[in-house]
Amino acid sequence: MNIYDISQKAGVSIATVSRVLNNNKNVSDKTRQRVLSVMKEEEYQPNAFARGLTLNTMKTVGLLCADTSDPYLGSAISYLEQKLRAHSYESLLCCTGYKQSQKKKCLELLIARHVDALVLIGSSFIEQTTGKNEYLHRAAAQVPVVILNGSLKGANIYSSLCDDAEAVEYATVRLIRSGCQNPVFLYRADTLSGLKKKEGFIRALDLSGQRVSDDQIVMCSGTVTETRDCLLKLHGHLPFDAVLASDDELAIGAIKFGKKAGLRIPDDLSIIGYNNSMLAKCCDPELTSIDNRLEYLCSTSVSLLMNLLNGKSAPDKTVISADIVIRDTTRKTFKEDI
Amino acid sequence: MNIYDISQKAGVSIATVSRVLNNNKNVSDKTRQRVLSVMKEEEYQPNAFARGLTLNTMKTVGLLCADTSDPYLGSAISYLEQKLRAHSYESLLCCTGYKQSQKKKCLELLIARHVDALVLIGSSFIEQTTGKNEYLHRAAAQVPVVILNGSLKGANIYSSLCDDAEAVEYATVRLIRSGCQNPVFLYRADTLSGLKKKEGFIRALDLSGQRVSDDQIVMCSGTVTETRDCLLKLHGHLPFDAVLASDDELAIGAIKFGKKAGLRIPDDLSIIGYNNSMLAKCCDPELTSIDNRLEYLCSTSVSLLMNLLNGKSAPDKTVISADIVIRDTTRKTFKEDI
DNA sequence: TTGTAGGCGTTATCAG
DNA sequence: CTGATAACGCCTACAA
Repeated sequence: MNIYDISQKAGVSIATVSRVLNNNKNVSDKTRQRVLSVMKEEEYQPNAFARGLTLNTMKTVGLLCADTSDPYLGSAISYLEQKLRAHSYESLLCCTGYKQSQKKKCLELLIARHVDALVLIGSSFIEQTTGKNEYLHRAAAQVPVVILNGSLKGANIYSSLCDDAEAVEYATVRLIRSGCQNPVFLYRADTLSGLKKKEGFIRALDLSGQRVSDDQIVMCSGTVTETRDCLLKLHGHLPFDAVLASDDELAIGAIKFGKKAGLRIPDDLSIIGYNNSMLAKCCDPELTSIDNRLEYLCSTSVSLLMNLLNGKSAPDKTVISADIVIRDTTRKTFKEDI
Repeated sequence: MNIYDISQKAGVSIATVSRVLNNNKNVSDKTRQRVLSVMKEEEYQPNAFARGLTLNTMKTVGLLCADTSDPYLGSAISYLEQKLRAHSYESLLCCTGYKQSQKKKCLELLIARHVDALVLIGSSFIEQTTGKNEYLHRAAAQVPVVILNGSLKGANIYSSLCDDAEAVEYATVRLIRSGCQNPVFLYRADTLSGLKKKEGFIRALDLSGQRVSDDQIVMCSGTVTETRDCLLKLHGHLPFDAVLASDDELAIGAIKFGKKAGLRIPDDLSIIGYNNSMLAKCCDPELTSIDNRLEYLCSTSVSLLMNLLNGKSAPDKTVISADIVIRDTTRKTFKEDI
């Protein structure tokens, strides 16, 4: 069933059918109704490919993330997809994993499919080695690239992210003010956001006049149990009384460590997570966590994208500040309150 | 840059270019090399829309799930997308939420986009009221529909799922054998899988000669905290010593309840969750959970789909049995062991 | 307000 | 082995 069939049954030309299809005003009400009724009757569906061919767009955006089984990324995907669909854009998803080669391949795949734009979720897409981001610039030469929770400078690349450094700095200062003497920063990898968070941590210690030792910066990319064991080992030679983790899963590893080590949380050990994911409410005690306002970030990114796709301009970079949700892994009292 | 341009620069016809593109053997090695080199030089990318138009497929499958922020559904999406991509199919994602109207709309959207097949994840897509599944049958009239973790009979509809009833029956028997006298079944809604699980629970009680009272079947669809409070209220008038929950989040609500009520887990209260999601390892004590082998289910569904798309046949329904992962919310000793 | 005709970039069917 | 040429279904000047 195509516009020819419809035009025949309605006794008009295909141009008229097309006009009705596209809500063109130059059609008399009478014929419009006639055409419309035939369409209904025949359950006509315009062919998306043919339309894409001439318009050179199928109203589709490519969504890239490392892995939707990560609750944080999964939430982002869910928000983005729904908001995009509300603007009648659909989402082509790629779960790339963390290997550079796969990320590259997926990007090319989506470009070859003529998506209207790309949204990359997570700073894992941005390499720290200069030159390694060339693939992103090449993609941006074709379609607008929006990076969520990461940032990269370049033509046609737009970043919206949360100020991770500031957030961690604030949270660390809070830990110190609540009486923690030896905080430790726990993170997975030297991604952009990992580095930013680390920077915030170091800044906070600097501010309070402490020197940061290398031992206080712990890299551990593993499961909850592995994280726990990693901290157990560390605690042997470097006792610490607070952990600031770069995501909630790591923070839960820290909770498990505290219990295993016989520490009271938060009295002997304070813990702060990052992302305020649903995990924060599943552990015990419930986790104080930095909330980087994911839904807001997604909304922002989508409206930004809609501007771009409608030919308007948009800021290269949008930075928002985080929130912190206090639960039961941090002390409520502060030194100066006592 | 299109095949005309390429054909000119290579001094051949577009037909030859097309042949090279499609690995047709009827091209001399010499010309093939020439064309290939021009393509490389010009960084030629075939237009996916044009190709879709003639072939009437863009090698795309529609993935429908209620919400990827649910870790279970997020994992399923991740597995499916990657496995499909390995077969060079891409995934158009729709997060439909739980409203029937939205589910319908998304389905139509994807059909209109000429996806090659549809994969529905979760039994939430199957309505219990007869006639309400008409929309699925209509979709199946166009493209194969694969249901993951749900089942529906119909032409061109294929289901692969875990035997939830059996799994719950087994787990409940286990609870009873370990000494639990008053188990309670906790679930979210009368979806297909909800009902199956309930059925398994009732069967287990029947087997052990107990009569099931309505109070033992608790419906609660809310957050962890809401679930906790719901159980607190129930415990007032119906003391129970075991909870079998239809997902891990509910089970964690039960853990929170146990702690609030001052019950020892698992001595006073045994708890079993469902899905064996990452949540099971984040709570404390860690959750015994039924594992419905999600990854295996996803693999099965994808290979099944590949069969269908290659014109081969496939079984209407594949049922696998679940596993149970014992952690710390259930007793290790059994009545007969003592 | 309506219709005609050309074009979008492929694939596929014929001849040669 | 290669090349014309007709689809595929829609959009859009341009004409009427």
